[in-house]
Amino acid sequence: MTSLAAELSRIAGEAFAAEGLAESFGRVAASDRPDLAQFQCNGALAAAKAAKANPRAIAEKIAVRLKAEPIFAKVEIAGPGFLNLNLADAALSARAAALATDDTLGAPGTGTGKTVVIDFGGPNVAKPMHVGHLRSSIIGDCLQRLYRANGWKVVSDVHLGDWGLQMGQLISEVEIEGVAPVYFDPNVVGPYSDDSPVSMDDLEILYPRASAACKADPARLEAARRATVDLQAGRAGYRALWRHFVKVSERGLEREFAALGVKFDLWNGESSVDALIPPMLDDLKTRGLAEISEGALVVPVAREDDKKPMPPLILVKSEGGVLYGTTDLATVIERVRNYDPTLILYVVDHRQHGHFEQVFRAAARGDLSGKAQLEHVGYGTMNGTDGKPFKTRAGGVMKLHDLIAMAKTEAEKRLGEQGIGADFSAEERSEIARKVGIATIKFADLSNHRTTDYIFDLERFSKFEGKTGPYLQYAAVRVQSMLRKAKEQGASIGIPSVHSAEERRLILQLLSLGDMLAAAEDKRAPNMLCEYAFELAQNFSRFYNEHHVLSEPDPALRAARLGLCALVLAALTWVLDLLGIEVPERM
RNA sequence: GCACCCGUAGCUCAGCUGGAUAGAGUGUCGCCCUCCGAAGGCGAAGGUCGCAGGUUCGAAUCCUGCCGGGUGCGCCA
Repeated sequence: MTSLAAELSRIAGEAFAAEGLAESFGRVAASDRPDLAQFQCNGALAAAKAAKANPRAIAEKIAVRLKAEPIFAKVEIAGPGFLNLNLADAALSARAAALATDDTLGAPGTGTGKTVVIDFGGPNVAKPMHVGHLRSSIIGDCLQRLYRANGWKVVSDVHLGDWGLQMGQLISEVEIEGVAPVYFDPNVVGPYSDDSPVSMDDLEILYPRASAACKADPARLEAARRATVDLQAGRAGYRALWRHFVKVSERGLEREFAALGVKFDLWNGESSVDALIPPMLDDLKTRGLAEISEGALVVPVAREDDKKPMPPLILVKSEGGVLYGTTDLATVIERVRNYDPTLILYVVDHRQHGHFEQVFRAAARGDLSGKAQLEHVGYGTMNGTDGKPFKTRAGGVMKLHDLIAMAKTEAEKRLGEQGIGADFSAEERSEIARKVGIATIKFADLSNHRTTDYIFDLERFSKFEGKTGPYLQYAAVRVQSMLRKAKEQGASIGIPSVHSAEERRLILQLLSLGDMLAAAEDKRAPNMLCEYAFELAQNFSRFYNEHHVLSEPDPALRAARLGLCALVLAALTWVLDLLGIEVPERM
C-alpha cells in the first residue's frame, strides 16, 4: 500500500498542477508543529519563489482545492504560506484498519526487483573479533534486514580478511616456531593432514607475535612478504597450512556471529577471487588502464579536479604480492557476474574512505561495476567513557566475546535489581539476560548516527529507563502481557480506529512506518529505526496511561483498542527485529 | 602541509535536499498509582545551534574565513 504522506502529496501535487505549478511542490510531510496540524505542505513558498509570486496567494488557491477533498478535516494557511492539514478521523480509521491486515505493515517495497550486495563484518583470519568489528556487524546486519523488509534481494557477504600480508606473517611465524615443519619441506607437496597443526588459541598467540616481530625487524617483514607472495602464487604447503588457518578461524567466527545473531549469505573472503585476479590484471594492462609505477602495477585514479592528492590503486606490489585493493576490485567483477546488483554497500570503518574511493574510481575507469552503484557506508569509532577508542581496563583490545559477556552480566544485575523473573527458571532468566545484553549493545550502537563516533557507556545503555534497548524490550513485553490477559479473559481483538487524541497520535505514527523505512534505507541510517521505535513506545505509554483497555465496559471500544495494541506490538516487534533485537516472551 | 568529518541544553545525542516557538534521553525540581507491569505519564527549569562574515523574505541546515577536536594522505587491512 502507498504511504499516507505519499497519497497526500499526490493530492496536493494535483492541486499545484491544476494551478499550472510543478506537481513536486505538493510534497506533504508530517508537521514540524504537531500542536498546529498533523501534516504540512510548504510548497506554496517554494512555488512563489520560483514564480516570483505572492506565496500567500498561491497557498489560498491550493487551499481552496484541498478543502474540496473529503480526506481533509482541516486545511489552514499559516504564516507566510504554510499549508496545515489535518485528516478526517474516518480516513485515519480506514487506513488503520487496512494497515492491521497488511502483513508488511506498510513497507515501501522500494527494492522490488533489485539486488543489493552488502559487504560487512570483515573479520580477519587468525584474529579474534574485537569491538572494531562490532559496528560493521550490527550496522551491516541491520541494513540487510531493512533492505529485505523493503523488498530488495539481499546478498550479504562476510568478506573475510584471509589473503593479505597478515597471512604471510602467520605462515612465516609458524615456520620460525617450527611447529609444523612438513608444510615447509620443499620435498613434500602433499597430501597434508586434515587436522590443523594449530588451534584458534595458538593463532591468537602467533598472530600478535608475528605482527610485532615484523614491525620491529625489517628482515622479518621481508620474510613475511615472501611468504605472502608464495602463498598467493600457490605453493602447496603454504596453501594447505593457510586452509587450516581459515577453517580453524571460521569455526570461532561462526560462534561469535551466532552470539550476535548475525547471519551471512556468503562466507567469501579476499581469497575467493584469487582466480579472477590474473585475467583482470591482463585485461586492465591490455586496455592501458594499469601501468607500472615505482615497480608496482597500479591503476592511476587521480583526476584534474581533485582537491587533494589521490594516489593510484596498487594492484601488484613491487615484490609481486597483491593487496586488498586488488581483491576488492576483483570482487566487484565477481559480484556483478554472479548477482548483477544495482547497489553494492561496503559497511566499513570510515577511516577507509580513501581506499574505497580508489577502488570505486578504478572500477569506474575499467567499467567493471555493471549497473551497480558502489557505496562506502562508513561509520565512526566506538569510544570508551574517556572519549578515546574503547579498550579493556588493562588498556588492551577488548574482544567482542568479552564485551557481550559484560553486557549479559550487566543485564543479569539489572534484572535482579528489578526483581524480574524471580520465579522463572534459571535457564529462562539466563536467556532473557542474553537477549537484554545483546539489545543493550545493539540499540546503543545503532541509535547513534552511523557516521559519528560515540561513547560506549554500559552503565547508561543497560538502564531500563530512557532511550535504551532494554526499555524497548520491556515496553513490548508489557503489551504482550496485556494481550495475553485479554485472551485469557476471552476478549475479542478488533480493528483499530480513532476515538481519542492518544489513539489518533498513535495511528498517525503507525501509518508513517513505511515512510520511515524508506528514509532509513535511503540514508542507510539505522538510527531512524531506533528513533521510531522509541517514539512508538512513548506514544503507546501515553495511550496506555490514559485508557484502561481491559476494563473498558464497551465491548466494541475495547476490541478496537485491543486491535490497536496488537498493531503497536506488531510494529514495535518488527522494527526491533530490523535492529536485530529479540523480544523475550516475558520478563 | 593538503583533504574529509565533527563542534547543538550540565551530560549523551537527534535534527542538516533552508521554513513557523531548535528536539529527545539523562540529570534537577514539582504533580499523578483503590485499576491492564509507575522500568510509566504530565509539567517546570535549562540553548548567542564553536566564532565571524555572506546568500535569502527566511539559515542549526547552503557558501567563505577563523578557532577547537577526530581521521586520512603509494606498496598494512
